[in-house]
Amino acid sequence: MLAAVRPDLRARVVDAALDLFSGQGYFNTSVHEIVRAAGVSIGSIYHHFGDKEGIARALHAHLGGRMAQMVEDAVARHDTCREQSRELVARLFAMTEAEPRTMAFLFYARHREFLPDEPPVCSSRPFVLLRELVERGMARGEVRRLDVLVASSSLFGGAFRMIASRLDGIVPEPLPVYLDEVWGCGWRAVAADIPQPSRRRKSA
Amino acid sequence: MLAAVRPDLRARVVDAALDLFSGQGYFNTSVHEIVRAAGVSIGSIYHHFGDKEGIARALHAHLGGRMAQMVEDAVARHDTCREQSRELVARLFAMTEAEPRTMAFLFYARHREFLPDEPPVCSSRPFVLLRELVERGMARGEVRRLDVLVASSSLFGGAFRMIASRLDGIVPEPLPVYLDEVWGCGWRAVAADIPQPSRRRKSA
DNA sequence: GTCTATATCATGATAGAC
DNA sequence: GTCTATCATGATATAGAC
Repeated sequence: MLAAVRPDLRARVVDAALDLFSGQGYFNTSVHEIVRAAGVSIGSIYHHFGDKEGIARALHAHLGGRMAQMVEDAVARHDTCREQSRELVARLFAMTEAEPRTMAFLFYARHREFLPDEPPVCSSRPFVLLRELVERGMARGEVRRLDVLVASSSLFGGAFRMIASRLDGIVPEPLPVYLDEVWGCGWRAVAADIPQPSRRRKSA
Repeated sequence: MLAAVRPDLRARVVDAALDLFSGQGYFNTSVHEIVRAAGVSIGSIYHHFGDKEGIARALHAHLGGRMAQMVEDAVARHDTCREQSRELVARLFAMTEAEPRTMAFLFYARHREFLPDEPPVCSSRPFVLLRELVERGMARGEVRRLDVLVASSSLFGGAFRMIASRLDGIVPEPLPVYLDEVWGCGWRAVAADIPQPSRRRKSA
């Protein structure tokens, strides 16, 4: 019974691929390395995935789906743009610590180089959700009237840079330590009503 | 005289490499393609650069040097963090329009995957200059007391995201159109003294 | 469905003439 | 220093037994 069906085979391959791709890059990883890491035969891989790109496609779809789900959950949990954006940054930070490989693959890899048919990252579902979140915030009057791209870039750009820096080993502490400061900065950037912490009055 | 010295040979190779690497990625570009695009022989390339990585190293050093120079110029031209950061974003935006290939290669490529010995981008000279700029701003009292990484990420993160989005074709207008809004958001995020455009007084 | 063994071929790199 | 012709490696992908 050596040739029995292994229902977890696809999962094992995809998981090994995530490890290798996020660690050393797609092009520096050979299919034979994935074979070794996943403990399956190369024949099975090509049977299930068709070609090397197919592995990356399956991985990309899997992680992209999870990320979109996470964003939707976070948004659905609150009513205001302020709370939604904070929850989102908190989850992204937590996810970076819990699954750095996942975040590295999603945020960091140049998918266009090995998945030419995939739309650019910024057109993907999670990014669209971010822009919609910001648009609703503007409609509610929470967020200043700005170009939507500018507003979403400004609200989340700092957090994204912190994630990238953390993955690069530049940031010493776990990201949640910086949550208040980072989200606070992003929110001040776009909020219509600015919190006034320690502002000394100058004239009026 | 066919074997004469061609002083521009290195430049032609590096320029062709920039085109190809930023267009389709380092790993999707063969040395033979560079040969064709640059109009030189493969022998000359290996004579001058040693190996394929050598081409990328030369390109990286060249563009990194130019970028560092540009940052230093922009900073030297002003005294306050406010002006320095605005000038910097303005130049980065202009550079993105004038030389998108350069910006794509510097900001966007995963150098670690093909230049394993190069330090991470965020440790490179230009990024260090950004952090120093922010630190001086804090010392002068222009910038709120924040973690330096958080502050520089928040001040420039929005601009970086706009550059990435523009290179991805998401942003319709040339970046300088958005300069005021983008820099304004970044500055509000970290400024100690917040400009109060249309804030209706609530209580005191 | 899973496996081993093999085919094919493009790539990075070299040799050596001029 | 520049070139052409060639090599050698290792990658993706396939064939076919079980």
